[in-house]
Amino acid sequence: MIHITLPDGSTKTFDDTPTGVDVAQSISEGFARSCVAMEINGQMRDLYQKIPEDAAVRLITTKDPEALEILRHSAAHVMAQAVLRIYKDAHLTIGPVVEDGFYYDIDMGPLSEDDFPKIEAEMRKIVKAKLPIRRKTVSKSDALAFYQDEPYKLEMIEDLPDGTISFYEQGEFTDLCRGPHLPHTGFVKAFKLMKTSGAYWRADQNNAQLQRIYGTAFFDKKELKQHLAFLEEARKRNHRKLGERLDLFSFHDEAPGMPFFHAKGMIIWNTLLAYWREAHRRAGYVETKTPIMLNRSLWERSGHWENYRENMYTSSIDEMDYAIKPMNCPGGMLLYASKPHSYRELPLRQAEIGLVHRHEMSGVLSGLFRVRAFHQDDAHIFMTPDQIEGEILGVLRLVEEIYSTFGLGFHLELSTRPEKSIGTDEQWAQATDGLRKALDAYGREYKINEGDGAFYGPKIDVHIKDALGRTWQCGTVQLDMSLPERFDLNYVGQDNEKHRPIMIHRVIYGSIERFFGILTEHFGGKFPLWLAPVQARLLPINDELAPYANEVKAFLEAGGLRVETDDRTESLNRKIREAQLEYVPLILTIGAKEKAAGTLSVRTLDGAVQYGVPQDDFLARTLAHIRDRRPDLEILKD
RNA sequence: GCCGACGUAGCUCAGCUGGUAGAGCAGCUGAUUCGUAAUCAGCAGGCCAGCGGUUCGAGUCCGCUCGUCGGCUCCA
Repeated sequence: MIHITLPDGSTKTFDDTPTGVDVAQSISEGFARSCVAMEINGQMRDLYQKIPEDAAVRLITTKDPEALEILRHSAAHVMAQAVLRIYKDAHLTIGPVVEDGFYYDIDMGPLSEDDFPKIEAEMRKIVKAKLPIRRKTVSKSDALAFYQDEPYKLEMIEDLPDGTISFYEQGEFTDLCRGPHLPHTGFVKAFKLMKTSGAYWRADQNNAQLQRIYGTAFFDKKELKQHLAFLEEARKRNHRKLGERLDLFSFHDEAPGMPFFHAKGMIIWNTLLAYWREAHRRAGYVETKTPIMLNRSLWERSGHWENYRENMYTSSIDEMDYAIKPMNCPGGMLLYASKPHSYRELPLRQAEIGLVHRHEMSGVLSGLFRVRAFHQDDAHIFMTPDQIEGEILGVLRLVEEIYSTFGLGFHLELSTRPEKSIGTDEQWAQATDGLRKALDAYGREYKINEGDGAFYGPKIDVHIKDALGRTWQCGTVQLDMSLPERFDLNYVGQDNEKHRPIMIHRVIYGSIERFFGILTEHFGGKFPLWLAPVQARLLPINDELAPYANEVKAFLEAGGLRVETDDRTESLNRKIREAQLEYVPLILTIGAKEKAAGTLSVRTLDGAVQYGVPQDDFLARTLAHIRDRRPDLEILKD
């Protein structure tokens, strides 16, 4: 007799060892059909596995979040099966589930997206056949024998611990896999192959290049459709497109990966920096600036010449080697070391909007997200060991203040000591402890990435979440135990002895270029009033009213608004349409009525119009919205 | 750097199996003076990314280079 306890506390009793299917069917046939897997005492299992003893069982239905991963894993198998049917000499490697779907890396000839329809058609056949997916376990030696012609699988099995190894079978297809999987292939109804790319076996460039095929899958077609609609929305918000349409920035073949910012883009840029400077001044930072090009000896001292040289632009002048800085820190170290420091000066918060160049590989460039020349909103904070916690906390509070201004949520991740690292155990313990204490004091939950820190110190990464729910790592706080040593930094303590300061690097926007791109997509090009390059556009209804419109413009400009007059001889409808498409937040039409009454009719981007708004009132409200740097576009609503 | 896709007017794109480049929008000129998302007409605009090859003939086919995009990789 086997007693099964269900999540609601009820128990079912079985004479024989039941499978998950039996348990599900004991509840109802309909329910059983929606089950895809089960959790036995917290362990994910296939529905068809036997339950040998009394256990707590939770049946996983298509509605459970865990089910999606299982589905996608099985979808990867269905795809692999289809590929093997079409490409007889293909060799499978690995096929995991990823955030939005799955992929499978396959050793085969080059593939293009034009090949997808026939693979998808084959997949549909497999789905339609509702092939049962069954687990079997074999010994390691049998597994090796089974895969004698599959070098990648052999390598994977070699790495597995001795003992039984599980395989999954569906029809003629068998794959090495931990599982769990769906009961049958019929669940994989809503899937789509998304893209292909090259990928290296074990992510190593020296290994064979494989074909990676990405796909996604959902339990029902509606969800798949929603997902595709989301991708479409993201595509529409693409900052490269918006940047061109809104005349913000451009790229040119003459300087790949190095953006040109246009007049309107620079207004946003300068506004972002003005805000940044204001917030940093309040937080007790000083601003500094160091050169872009520095002598080789500096980079040898910092270690970059040895470790980062392939990414640096170098030049030879007067028989001396120079490098354009890929990071600001070495310059910042020189600045600190340029005079003696007392403990009384610490913490010293030394900020710098630094222009850095990194020679990224040509294939990775991507709009403003991945460039070769960019500005970091860098800061180096020098402090005593007992200031670590307070300073980190200060950075986290500043991070929160700045991101929330843009309506961006965020979460934190702490990365600890990696295998390859410098410094003593004590130093790492002290440094990591400092970060952890600051995080705990800050009070938000954070994720820990063990062993993911830089070799020179632990770090906290800040991941922001944009309006589409996508996350981006922007801010980072890194404790550096290497550079103060290499540059022999010190301060004189209360004891009149020299001490080594603790130093952190931190950025909040990260790369200003990248942050600009993220904001463009976050707002979908509809920048909030305080950032909008043109805050208001005046549209005189006819040519006679143009002089008056320019008077109003002068009035609003004197108040501090960025205003344009569209006094072209064009129809009002056209002017409105164009202003809307340029995402000018406030579209002000001026007709005889407005002139007579000293009012404005105000159209906002949602298309709503408020007539008869007194000019003073309009100016006061927009200025208040700007002053508060509100991220919304509800400008004249309270 | 690697795999795949792509590169035609400022922008979006058409150009069939090779026969000497086309549209819409933007621009310019003129007319229209307009009340909340495109007024009308005319004109101009291209070394078809670059270089080389095949061919009587190349935007179309082939090779190389550059750039862009999606991935891989890297990220002191």
